Amino acid sequence: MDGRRKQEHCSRRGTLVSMSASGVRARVRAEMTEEIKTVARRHLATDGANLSLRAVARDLGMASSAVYRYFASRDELLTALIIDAYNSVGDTAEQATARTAGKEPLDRFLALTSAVREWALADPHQWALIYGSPVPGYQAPQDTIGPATRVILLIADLVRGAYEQGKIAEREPITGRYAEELAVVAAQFTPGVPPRLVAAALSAFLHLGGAISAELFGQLDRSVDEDRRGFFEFQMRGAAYLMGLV
Amino acid sequence: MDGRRKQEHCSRRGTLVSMSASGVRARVRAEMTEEIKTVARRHLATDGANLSLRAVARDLGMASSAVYRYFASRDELLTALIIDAYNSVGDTAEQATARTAGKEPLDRFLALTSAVREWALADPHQWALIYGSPVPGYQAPQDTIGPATRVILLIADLVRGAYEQGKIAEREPITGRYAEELAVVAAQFTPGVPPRLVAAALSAFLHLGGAISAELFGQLDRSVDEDRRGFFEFQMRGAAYLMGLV
DNA sequence: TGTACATCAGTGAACGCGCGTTCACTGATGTAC
DNA sequence: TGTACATCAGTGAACGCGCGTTCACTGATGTAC
Repeated sequence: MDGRRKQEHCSRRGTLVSMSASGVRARVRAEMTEEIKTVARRHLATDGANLSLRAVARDLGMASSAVYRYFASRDELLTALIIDAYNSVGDTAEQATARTAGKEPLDRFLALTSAVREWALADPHQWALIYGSPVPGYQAPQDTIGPATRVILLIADLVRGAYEQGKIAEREPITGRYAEELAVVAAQFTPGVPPRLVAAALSAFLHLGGAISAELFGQLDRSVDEDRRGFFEFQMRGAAYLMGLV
Repeated sequence: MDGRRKQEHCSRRGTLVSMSASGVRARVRAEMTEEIKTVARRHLATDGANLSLRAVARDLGMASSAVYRYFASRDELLTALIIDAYNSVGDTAEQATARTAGKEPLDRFLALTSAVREWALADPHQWALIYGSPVPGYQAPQDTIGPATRVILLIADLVRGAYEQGKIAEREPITGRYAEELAVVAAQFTPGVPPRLVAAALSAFLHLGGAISAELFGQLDRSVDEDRRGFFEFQMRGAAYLMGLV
């Protein structure tokens, strides 16, 4: 096992002979970091959030203490996985909106939400890691906030574009303290968009999360088993309607 | 500690002297079972789903092996907690609809969803237990299915009542395989209700779940911090609108 | 180009801990006569 | 009412396991002269 591992290292280095020496070290280090995260992601499937550093190290054929050269603690590894997951779903959503540039806002919204759903279906445990129950004892550091907001910001952006093109149907304005709070947030991220629309966008995002979690966590079992895609789209059309996307 | 525990048992028995002997045993047993579950529920807060039998026993001042007189395994204790949680939120929702009998369906729906939200806020860990990510390695037995469906059935019932009184606004009918699947389910639980309405009711339920989980799991932090109740009601009004509740 | 030194990835043993579950047992309580 | 037996809650030790983290170490690789 150790042998296999070391061989891999050697051959990896062999192919990079032409790089500057320090460059190689940095690169091997980066690759090893990725590899640890990849194996750790695999372990999410069985262990959920009680991810075990030792189990990961075992799978990599290395001593558990070696992992500490790459991550200062289990929590730091978890944080890396969480940030990666947010960015992965963020990228996916971003690509879906990029692919549908120029199309009708409703179609773009459906493409975005459907892409997020498929991302979640492809890797339920990464979804659970970021949108499921919080890991007991784990405190998310500041660095997770940015990546965590990518999807909702994409939705807000899409809606802002539609609004600026006059493609949003009239809806009753909202009042109340939550409207004010959302107006403050909107001023920062999507200036010019009325609170009503921001509220509906956030609502759509939460509905999206609820629909996907329900599907993944088994709440649809024995009621919608065949055409979950269709039911999901139905739901997202409803959310889109409430935003005024036509 | 053991002393304290035994004293409790004795005094408990003392007060029940008049009961038939076997009745006392059964009752003490039931009380102890409740007590174990109560302490276990408290532990959900810190340990989440990796609930520890030994920790529970420690808190009760008894040997960890003693818990096995009441639950055959950790999983069985978990199952009991899950069923209790489903029934607790089911009772809460039921009371809310009972309290609003005779009022407008929309108001009853808002009362029901708001009651569920408040239940979740009062005990986030019970919510996470039943609607959060599944416990790794835990397979929910059949007995959880019934209690798990109570809230959605209440919503469906409410909607059926409104429909039969002609208080549901017209909405476009739906087609597709998911509509057929839902028609089958509806035939069993809410006969006579059109699939469109069943779909909207289920959608509303998933939106409800998404909205509550988001609030509990920190997704609203730094955007809606003061008036979460107002924002929640806004969302549920949207869901009600899509059902045709007026 | 060759050599001395610094860096750093990885090792393996250890610490101290907690876990679920089993098992032979004790002793109090309940039951049958 | 009193006694012999059965029931059963609870004990405490043990099994076998896994965990996160630390630490002194080895030996290969990179750096500076």
